[in-house]
Amino acid sequence: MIKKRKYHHGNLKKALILSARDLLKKDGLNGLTLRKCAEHVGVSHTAPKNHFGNMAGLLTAIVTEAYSELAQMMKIEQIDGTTREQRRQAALLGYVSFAKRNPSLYELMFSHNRLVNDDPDLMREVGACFIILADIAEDLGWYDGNVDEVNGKSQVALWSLVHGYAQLVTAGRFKKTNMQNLSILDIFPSVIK
Amino acid sequence: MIKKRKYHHGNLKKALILSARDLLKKDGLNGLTLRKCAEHVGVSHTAPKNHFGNMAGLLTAIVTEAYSELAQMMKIEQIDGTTREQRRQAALLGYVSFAKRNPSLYELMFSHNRLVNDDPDLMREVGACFIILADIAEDLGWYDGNVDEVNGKSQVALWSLVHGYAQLVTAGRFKKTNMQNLSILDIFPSVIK
DNA sequence: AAAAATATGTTTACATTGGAAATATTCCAT
DNA sequence: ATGGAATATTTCCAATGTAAACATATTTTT
Repeated sequence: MIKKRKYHHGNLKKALILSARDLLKKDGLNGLTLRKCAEHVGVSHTAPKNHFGNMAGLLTAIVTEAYSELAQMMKIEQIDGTTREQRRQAALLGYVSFAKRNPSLYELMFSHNRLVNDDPDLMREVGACFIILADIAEDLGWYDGNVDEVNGKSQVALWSLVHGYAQLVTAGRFKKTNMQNLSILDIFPSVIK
Repeated sequence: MIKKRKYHHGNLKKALILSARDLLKKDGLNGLTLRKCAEHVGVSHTAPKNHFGNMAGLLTAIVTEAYSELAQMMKIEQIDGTTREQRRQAALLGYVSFAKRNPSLYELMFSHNRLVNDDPDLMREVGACFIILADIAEDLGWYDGNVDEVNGKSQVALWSLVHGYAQLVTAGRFKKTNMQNLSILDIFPSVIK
C-alpha cells in the first residue's frame, strides 16, 4: 500500500527542531533559516509559524531541548553508590563534551537577546540544569560562611568555571596557547578539598 | 564657507565601526545590519564592502576593537605600587563591567563561527588580553606542580571563571536565583590564598 | 606636471530571508 | 454530522547581503 502524501505532517514541530539542529551543526548560526528547515522537512516555508510563531520561537524551542540534553549529559553514569566527587567529574566531562559536540547550539544557549527568555519551558529546563549543578557544587570547600551563602556561591562559581572553559575552548580562545588540550578535570581537582 | 559634500568620507572605516557599535547596543545582534550602518553614516549601502569585505569582516573589526577596550578596562587603575591582588580585583571588576555594559558585543566576542578567526589584528588583541590575564593569574595558589603548568592552568581557570560569570549574568541565567547580585569578587576571594 | 594605478564610493541588479494575510485542508469536541 | 480549532499552503512584500559595472578621488610613477 502506497502512503499518500499527507496534508498534515503529523509531527512537524519535532521534525522542524531536528532539522534545525542539523542545519546548526552543518552550517552554524548563519546557516539556520526557517525556510531551509521547512524545505528539508518537506513543508511550505510558512508552516513553522503555526508551531513557533517566529524565528525566536524556533530558537527557543531548540535551546529548551538542548538544556534538557545537557542535563542528561551531566546525569550520565550517575548511578547509585557513586560519590559526589565521581558524579561531579562525570557531570563536568559530560557538560564539556556536549559543548564541544554542539558549538553553535551551545553558543545559542547563552545568547542574551535572541531567545524568548521568559518562555516557561525554557525557564524550566534551565532550572533543571541548575539543580544538577547545585548537587555537584556541594562540598567544594571554596568558601566560608553560612550554608546557603556557601552553596549559592559554589553553584555560581562552578557553573561559571565550566561554562567559561567550555565556551573559551569552542571559541578557540586557547588555540594559540599550549593549553588547548587541558581537560576540565585538570582545572578542577586541586582546588577541591 | 559652506563645506561641499565630499565624495570620499575621509574616515569611513572608523565611522562604520562606531555606527555598528551603536546599533549593537540599541537593538542587539539582530538589529545590526550593513545597510543600517551605511545609512547612519550617510554613504551608500555597498560602501562598507571596500573596508570590510563582508559582514564577517565588519564583525571582526568591531570585535577586534572590543578586545582592545576590554584590555583597557582591565588595566584601569593599575598604577605603580599596587599589589597583584589589587590589580586582580580591579581587572576583574573592569572585565565584568565591560561585559555588562556591552552584552551583545561581548557575546559576539566569543562567537565561534561568525568572525574571521584567523584575522591577524583579532589574534593580536586576543593575545594582548591573555597577557594581562596571565599577570593577574599568578599567585592564585590553586594548583601544584611545576611553574609553567601551574601558570597555564591558572590562566585558563581565571579566564574561564570570569568569562563564565560575565556571560551567565548577562544572559540572565542567575535571574531566577538569589545570586543575581553577587559580585565577581564574592566568587573569588576565598579560593585565593 | 602628466599619466597611470590604486583606493574609495555609487548605482543597479538579484537571490535569500522572515513574516503578514488570505485561503485550504484536516482534526476534534460536542 | 457539524462547527470550530488546528494545521498547512499560496501569495505577497520589505529588508538584507552581495556581486558587478561604473564614477570619483587620491597616490604613485614616470
